Amino acid sequence: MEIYEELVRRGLIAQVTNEEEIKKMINAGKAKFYIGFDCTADSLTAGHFMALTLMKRLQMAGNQPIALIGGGTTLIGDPSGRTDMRKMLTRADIDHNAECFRRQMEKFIEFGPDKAIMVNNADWLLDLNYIELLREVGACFSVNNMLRAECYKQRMEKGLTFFEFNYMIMQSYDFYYLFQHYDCNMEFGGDDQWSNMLGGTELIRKKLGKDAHAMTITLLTDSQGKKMGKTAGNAVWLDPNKTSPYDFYQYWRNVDDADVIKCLMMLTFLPVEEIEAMKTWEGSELNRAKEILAFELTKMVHGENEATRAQESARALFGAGSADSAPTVEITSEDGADVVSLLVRTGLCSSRGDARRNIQQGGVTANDVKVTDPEKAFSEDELRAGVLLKRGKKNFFKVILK
RNA sequence: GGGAGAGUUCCCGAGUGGCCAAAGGGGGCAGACUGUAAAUCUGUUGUCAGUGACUUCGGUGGUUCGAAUCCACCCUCUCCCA
Repeated sequence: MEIYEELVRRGLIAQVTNEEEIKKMINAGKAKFYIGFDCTADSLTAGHFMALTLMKRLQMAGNQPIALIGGGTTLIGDPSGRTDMRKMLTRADIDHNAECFRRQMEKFIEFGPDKAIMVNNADWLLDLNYIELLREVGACFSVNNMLRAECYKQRMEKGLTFFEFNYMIMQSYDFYYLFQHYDCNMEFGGDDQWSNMLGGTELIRKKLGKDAHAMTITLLTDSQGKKMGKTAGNAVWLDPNKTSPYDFYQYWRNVDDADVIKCLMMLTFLPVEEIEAMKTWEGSELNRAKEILAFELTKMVHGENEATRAQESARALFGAGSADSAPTVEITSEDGADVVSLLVRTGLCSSRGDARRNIQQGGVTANDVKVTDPEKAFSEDELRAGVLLKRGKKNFFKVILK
């Protein structure tokens, strides 16, 4: 199966500027494409992960990826699809984030001569001269058209500053720059980037009279239409210090039935046929598919060892067996020996009141025995041996007194 | 620059002097049911404490026995006119 067809079958392609051209180009391994990443946080998220896998898929088909770190554009912040302005970040924050991104990306994509390359748009955006830019690039943009762009729709109601309005121009300029200096002929991005990306191809056509292409990746949304890769508003991070491999595994283990196949298709490298075979699985059988999904993704992000560990912890916790691999928290005698204190200490509960509440509602167990008394305390011997504290069915920590 | 209006707890949104830690919805959390799913139902959702204390309603001062609610100034945002 050729790469383009595979992308289609996996449901990864949302919009393209010229299907025939693009198909020919990427199937032949002739594309030199870029994907931009704005470094608004110090770790990539599950959302970025799909873009990384796409890079890899295309790279495996002989195309050359350019990972663009948005050191410059992040100073502005993309207003696409947002209802409010992003928090302004300082140069130092952005540089730090860019560095974190670089390190994480290197785990997935092979960089080097004739391999993937990494660039930072701070290198050319920061030196732009305002008047020159207006004359050179600004003249090519129609404000009328820009205002019509879907991505500003929400902001037209709430208010959009001139500052942010310029984001599209910066992104377009990136493509224009990469086209000239790196022979980059294609841009990929999330479907919410479509307007910004078209800005780039238009600019290249107007300035250079040449064709450049753009293709968007389907946004990974759940059956309710919400973006995936978030829990309660918090991102699922790729950095193990921000989202532990266990939590990462659990996130995917718990996806909705309706979303498993889609996730397998869009995120994993399992053969399409294999995944299609899973479509026939029904009911609780789908749990197997979820386990495969969780394992595959955790393996890619955190390595096979971590994936195996996460899987074993999960199986132990939900099935029979010991929870030796449970995450452990070491405490000292100063942390207290009562349940409430320990629940707060481990982070299982956000406050003492929260801890009491959970106990009252029957949601807390210690060594698999339900705790009913909020005043319950453990003996030193018990704590030295280790106490397995659970809040609800899925949150647990082993507490050991040092 | 002129005029009108708004800022409430995680979010949306009631609340116009004490009965307000603040309605309602969403979201979150826990329980029941299950398949570590969804849907549904129940409870819960500021902090600390055995029911009482403390902190909260854009900011700072003020009026009052008492303010989210009144006054002054400030900040931010939206809308209309230029």
